[in-house]
Amino acid sequence: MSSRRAEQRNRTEARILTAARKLFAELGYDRATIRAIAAEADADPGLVMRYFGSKDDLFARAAAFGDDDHVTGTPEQAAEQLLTALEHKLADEPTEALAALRSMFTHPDALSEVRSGMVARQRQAAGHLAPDDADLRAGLLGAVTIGAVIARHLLRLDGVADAEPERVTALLRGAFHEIAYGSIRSDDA
Amino acid sequence: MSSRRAEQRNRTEARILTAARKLFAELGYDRATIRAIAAEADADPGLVMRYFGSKDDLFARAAAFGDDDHVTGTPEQAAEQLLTALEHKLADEPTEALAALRSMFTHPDALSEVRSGMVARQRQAAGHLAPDDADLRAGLLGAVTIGAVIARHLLRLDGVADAEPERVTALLRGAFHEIAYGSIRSDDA
DNA sequence: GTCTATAAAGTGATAGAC
DNA sequence: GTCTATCACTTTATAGAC
Repeated sequence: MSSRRAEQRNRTEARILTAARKLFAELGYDRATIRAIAAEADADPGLVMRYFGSKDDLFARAAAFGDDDHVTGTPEQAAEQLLTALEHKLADEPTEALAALRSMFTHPDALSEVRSGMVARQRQAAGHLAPDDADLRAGLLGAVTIGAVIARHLLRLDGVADAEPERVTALLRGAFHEIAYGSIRSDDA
Repeated sequence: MSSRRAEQRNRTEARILTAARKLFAELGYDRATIRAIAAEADADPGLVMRYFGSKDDLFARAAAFGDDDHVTGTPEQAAEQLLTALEHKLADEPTEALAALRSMFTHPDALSEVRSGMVARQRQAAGHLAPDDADLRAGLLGAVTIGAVIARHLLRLDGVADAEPERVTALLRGAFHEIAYGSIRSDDA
């Protein structure tokens, strides 16, 4: 199954894939050209097409929004689980997810990837939040999560970009619990 | 100063500008081509260049992150002010801002526009929040705000996209106050 | 298996006719 | 002032030599 040639092919194929992930995450779908990816991987542009078929196929394999653990238990517990999931996303730089995130506003496939991933989590989480406006609560928890990830990894906002992940989640803990099962207050500052 | 010809020119120039805003907001910088913008405005592609100089110049005039009112007073009051600012952003579709937002991950100029606008607000707001970790608090309030706007207008998340703006802010009220001046809790769900 | 050469299409920008 | 024609360039994708 693995002659010397096949081995070599697998190695360059893997090199191309990580180069693609890196450039898609840094530049987005349109600006990360096949030529640039090939150069980053020290490979020939023709090989990229031969191995992956098309740029879209390559992107599909390089970008992924990834799955989260399902949330369980009470709204209090669900809030904590979503909080630690966020902490992981802040701690490391998930290149596959960043590739999808950076491209989602300009590439339809990337948008589908992110959107479908988010609504799936949303639906699953909604069952473990306060029953009034559960879907909106779940959507807002997703919005806060993606906002924090964007602010840190893509926008690199002062303060957020370099803070310890635990400090961020410590500051957001109250907010998550409020959204998950807090009462709805119209204006009683 | 305004002959009939000059009037006509101003009118098509304005038509081109609103067409540019629309397409930049819908497609992003790269995919909104000058030809498509001209077609949308029922004008000639050459005119677009003649009136605005270059695509970059056109984008600079079409996309803007906009200014918010300065926040004032106590942290409680600041939280309320930021909340009503968010409510406005949810209520209408600010095409200029959406053009900048959609392009910020793939076009350097758009990123600068958004980033500089956000850090300016952040710095201004930080002075009116709880003094411990004020900059991080301000950054997170910005992250939550941009996350909500993205979820509603760009991602069109279920629940968030069609909810009444007041319901969204009512649900986020507790979260904003927690982030603005809540105590830092490490894990006492 | 790998790479060269090129095709086919689309882009921003420009020169010049009307 | 407006529009036609085109330049110069870049992109993905393909055909075929080595």
